[in-house]
Amino acid sequence: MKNNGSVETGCLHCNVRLSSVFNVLDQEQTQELCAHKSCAVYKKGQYVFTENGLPNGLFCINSGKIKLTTTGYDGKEQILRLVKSGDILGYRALLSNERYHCSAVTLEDASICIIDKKYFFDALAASPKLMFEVVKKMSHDLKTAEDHIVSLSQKNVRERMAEALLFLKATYGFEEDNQTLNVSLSREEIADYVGTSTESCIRLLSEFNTDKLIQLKGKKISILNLQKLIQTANIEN
Amino acid sequence: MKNNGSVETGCLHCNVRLSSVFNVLDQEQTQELCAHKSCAVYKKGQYVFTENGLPNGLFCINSGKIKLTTTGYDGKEQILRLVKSGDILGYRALLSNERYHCSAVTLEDASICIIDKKYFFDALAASPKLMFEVVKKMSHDLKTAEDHIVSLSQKNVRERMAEALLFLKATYGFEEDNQTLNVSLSREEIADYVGTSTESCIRLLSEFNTDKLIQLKGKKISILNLQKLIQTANIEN
DNA sequence: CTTTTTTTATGATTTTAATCATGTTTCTGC
DNA sequence: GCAGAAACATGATTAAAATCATAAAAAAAG
Repeated sequence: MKNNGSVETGCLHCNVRLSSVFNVLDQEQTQELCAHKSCAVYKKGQYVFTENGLPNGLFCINSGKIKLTTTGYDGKEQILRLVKSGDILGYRALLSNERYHCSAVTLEDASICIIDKKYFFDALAASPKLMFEVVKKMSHDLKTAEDHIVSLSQKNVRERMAEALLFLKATYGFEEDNQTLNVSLSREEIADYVGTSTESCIRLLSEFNTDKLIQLKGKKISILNLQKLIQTANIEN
Repeated sequence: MKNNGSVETGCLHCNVRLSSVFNVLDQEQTQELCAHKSCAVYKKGQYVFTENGLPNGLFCINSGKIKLTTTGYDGKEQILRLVKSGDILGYRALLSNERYHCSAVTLEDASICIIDKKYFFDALAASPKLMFEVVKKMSHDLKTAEDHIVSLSQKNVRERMAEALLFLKATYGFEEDNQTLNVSLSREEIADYVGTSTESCIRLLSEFNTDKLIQLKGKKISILNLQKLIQTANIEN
């Protein structure tokens, strides 16, 4: 899959080097890497890469939110991960030299760099620190995935729905009002993360709304009663 | 959590260096590592490490099968991964410098080495090749976990049960008869992997048995009709 | 600024799988 | 070899959530 975004010369507002895994690089290493990256702007809903495509670089999110989804045999989508500004994207297939097993779609307009495969591997080999950062990222994603497995396996839809809202809060945080989730997902997308039907998702959100756990305004979800939401999610902390 | 196994001096039949991630090391590196490992024998059902424990080394399975499980809030177990001879164990928490988030329990008598944390990290820093091998292992486990998420999210219990049997085949293979799964799990353990109740697990296995997809003899499961099992699992290959 | 399409919403029905209940078989310790 | 415990088995009932159906609201397209 080719880079779908429109190229943005100069890459002035690229802040990848400041945040995320690349903060362990020194100035020289950073410049070397920057020399072999290109930045692009993606509109909401665009694919950054698609299932079965071959990776030819590492994506770094400058701005924007991205969902990693895979398609089940019957066409139903599953949201596997949610990615945000400062995160790296597409590292798994790249590192294990495989095809992408999921697609990356922007949830809003995004600015994304791609670092050339060869230079990224060189940088990894040259900097064990960088390698450890990437490993930590993967380790975190593995833990998150396994937590999700336990949740899907042992919790009912209501608990998972509450958990999903807490996950969105943990991932993207709140807007300035300190209670509205800083991400807009359709009910179907939320269902695709929770592992339920769209109808059940809508029903439960309405119910949480009625019970004053959350407040719904279109796609915007505000968390009104965090404590009760945690209780509903049945989380042990 | 301390090493629960009884120490086995000499570690004569240690074959870790031959298989798995360590095959990329040269003789000198292997010897350095071997000098800082200790081997132990575990009886069936023993814990190798437990949830919330602090890792102080990397486990390598010489022989035996191990399950990685975590406990849900209501005490229900979830089997997250299955580990076999030649595999490394406990790498995630070690690499990300965290506590174990799951426990490792032997499914049969096992012989396991532990490589001292410090020396393992030194070896990783010294050998990018080794690091890449570990990264590939983690990448594989992440992919497996995400496949499991899709399965739990989108498939019904019958499909997941068939899939689990195929997973067991892929992981542990067959016995000499070329059809009996080379691992013995209780119905409850299978249920803890599939994400269902023990009763449903028993019922479905009986049904597969009646339908001649499999043959049950105590804990031994033989796959009689692989093609139909694949169909039942609804797998797209 | 309408028309069409998509998304959200909610009720009714059906399906799935959990739970409850009970009995049998197999394993384990003495 | 026997007693007790654990694991396996199976039927009946209940609960959960999917599906089906329809409609309102919102968004997108013309």
